[in-house]
Amino acid sequence: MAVKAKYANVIVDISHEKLDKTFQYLIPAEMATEIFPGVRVEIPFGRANRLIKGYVIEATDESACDERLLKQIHSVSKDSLPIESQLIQLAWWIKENYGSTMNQALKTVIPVKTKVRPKTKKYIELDVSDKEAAGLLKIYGNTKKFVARYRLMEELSKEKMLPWDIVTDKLNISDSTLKSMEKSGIIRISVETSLRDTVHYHDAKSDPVSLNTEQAAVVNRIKKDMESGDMTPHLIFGVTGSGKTEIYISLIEEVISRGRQAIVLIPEIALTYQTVMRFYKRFGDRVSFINSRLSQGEKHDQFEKAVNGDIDIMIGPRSAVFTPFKKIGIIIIDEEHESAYKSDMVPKYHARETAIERARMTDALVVMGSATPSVESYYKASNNIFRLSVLENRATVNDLPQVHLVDLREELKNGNRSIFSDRLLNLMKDRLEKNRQIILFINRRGYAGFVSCRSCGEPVKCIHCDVGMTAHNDGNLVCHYCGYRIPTPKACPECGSKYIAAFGIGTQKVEAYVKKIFPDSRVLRMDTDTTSQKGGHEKILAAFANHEADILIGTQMIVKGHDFPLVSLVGVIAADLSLYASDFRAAEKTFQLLTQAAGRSGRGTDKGEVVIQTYSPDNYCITYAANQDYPGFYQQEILYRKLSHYPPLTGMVAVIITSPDKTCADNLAAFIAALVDRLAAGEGLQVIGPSDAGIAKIKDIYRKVIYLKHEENDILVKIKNQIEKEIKENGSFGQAGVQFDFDPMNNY
DNA sequence: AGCACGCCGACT
DNA sequence: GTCGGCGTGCTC
Repeated sequence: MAVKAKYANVIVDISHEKLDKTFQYLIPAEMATEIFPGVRVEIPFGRANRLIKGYVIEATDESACDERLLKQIHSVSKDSLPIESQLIQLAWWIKENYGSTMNQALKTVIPVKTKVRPKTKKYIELDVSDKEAAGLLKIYGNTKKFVARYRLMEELSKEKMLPWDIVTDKLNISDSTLKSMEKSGIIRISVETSLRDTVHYHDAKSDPVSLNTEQAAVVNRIKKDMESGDMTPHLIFGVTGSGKTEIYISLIEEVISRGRQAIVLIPEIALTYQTVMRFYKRFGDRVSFINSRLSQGEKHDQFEKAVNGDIDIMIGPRSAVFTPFKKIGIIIIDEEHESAYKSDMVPKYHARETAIERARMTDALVVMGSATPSVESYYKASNNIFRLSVLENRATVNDLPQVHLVDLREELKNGNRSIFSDRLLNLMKDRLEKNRQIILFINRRGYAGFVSCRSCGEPVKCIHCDVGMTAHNDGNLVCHYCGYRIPTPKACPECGSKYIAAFGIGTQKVEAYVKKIFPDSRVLRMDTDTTSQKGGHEKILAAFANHEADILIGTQMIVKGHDFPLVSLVGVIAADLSLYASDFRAAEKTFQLLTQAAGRSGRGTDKGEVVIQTYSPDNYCITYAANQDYPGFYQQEILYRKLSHYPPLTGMVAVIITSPDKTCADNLAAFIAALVDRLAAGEGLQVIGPSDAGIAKIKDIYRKVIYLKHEENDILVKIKNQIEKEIKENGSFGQAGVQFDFDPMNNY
């Protein structure tokens, strides 16, 4: 990081919109090693060169303007690391590792201030007797010279003390006027250190959490690590219902008792009323929540509470990782594997990695939890980069549900062409008779355009990339990683069957089917149609929880984090729809979804059952999901990643080229491809593409993509910097732009 | 935010 | 002509 650079871009430490930009300064040679993003400096500013404080945003060799205009940095402030400094440093790290401009990174990390609220409030009051004031008012009124003073005196005679901002803004009195009046002793400007609101905090209400032996062991282990100063990130692998939340709360209590703060990251979809209340009951007003529906201003207000020390715990989705606590002790990441932790906007940061970096900066601990850890994290845990704790038992009475695997090819052979297997139908009938609830889960993740054989279940895969190919409407199948293209086959390449097609099952179709077979059942359907209105999700889930329906039909969103005690049957309509999506994470995502879906069954007193219908019952990810065997799945999956050179064993970055003009996009893609080829010589770099993105045109913007893979992620970061640099120097690609996505979670 | 610049009214 | 109030614009 300490690269010797000539110039420093500095953001001035004045909370005013007009100054919300960077100023460039020369770095004196003797300071060169001390200047890096986040450092607080004193700089000469303005015509009078008065010394003010600012933060270095970036050290660079590019001069923004004529060098003769630049001034030198006066000195480096060595005072304790303020929170701004920390966040700027984090923004720089994000910019560097995920690819974005420093501005984009800063905007991501520090939410814009909507109102400029001065930290201390200034007031103006009369410094002369009422009689003198009346005299002055008369004098001012007699001449056109004192218009501003007259305005002020008039107001001051009515109200003896006025807030500074109202006087300057609304009364339009300039500061030079106020200053000269103060000098001649007519008014006094007082700085009131803001009267802290007299908030009375609720004390923690519920009893301390009670932990079972398994939970207590994990808590003790982590506490021991904390005490010995070992801040290696910790992964808790615990089956659904094993009680991870109690562990989190217990650890947070410990951290808070040491005077430090806690951030809890939870996927938005799992941030339900129940979850919120568990934390609220324990920590009362010391805990605060954010969600993505909050406006920038509201979020800023929440963050302000954190800065002021009004709260100790912040709970929220990925952006909560930027909560400006002064001394973070722990960052908890629940459902660590969730793809929602990866931002889909530039900078495409991953909250998990960002949390680890932030924790490293402040000597805090990261604790992650999941029933189906991401392959990345489990890989790290297996290689001692993370610590691993395992929770093997459900904290509640029940055992894991019994899972039945149904081979849909057999059903087809036996003449059952419906979407329900005999087994699922029988179990549904049984549950309806017993007045229990049923969830039908349709796995549609990334199914679009996926082509497979209904006889043998084999998908059509790219011969170069070993991922499923996608149907385009020109009648071809295309691989989204390399652009390889073949005409859609008429018969299955594996078994010759002509039952080969792109297909998908919609929620409506399933609903109609259920209604036909069980006309008396009450059915709720959850998809984009039924949840589009605000709060639609919650309404449907609440209705189902109230037993207002017997059957809930839906996609991903119904399988995450909800407890329905009366559900003792989960049916997965077609488990493999997501399996061969053109995505190297397809197996991982499918395993996670199936495991989560299965985990919904039997959370009450009844023993749960799960029916997984599939065309590929031999696929490892489906068999391991049916056995609820994550370690087994992981062993297979990591082998595949190793052989095919995919993350986490190989660093991977998607370079996305966008342009409203197709030729510009093509030119830029070709330019980058040539550049990368040159850089790749002897570097062990794998280049795939350029090819058209899966959706080659969105809103009239053409998109092309190049994938780069290298064992060392740092090399990819360097190549990213090189690409950015050379594009800037070349500068002849019109409106074409480039984005980077490291360890992409989505297809392009 | 806070400073200097420069316009314009008022007074010598 | 000079002094000084007061709005404006700029700050690497």
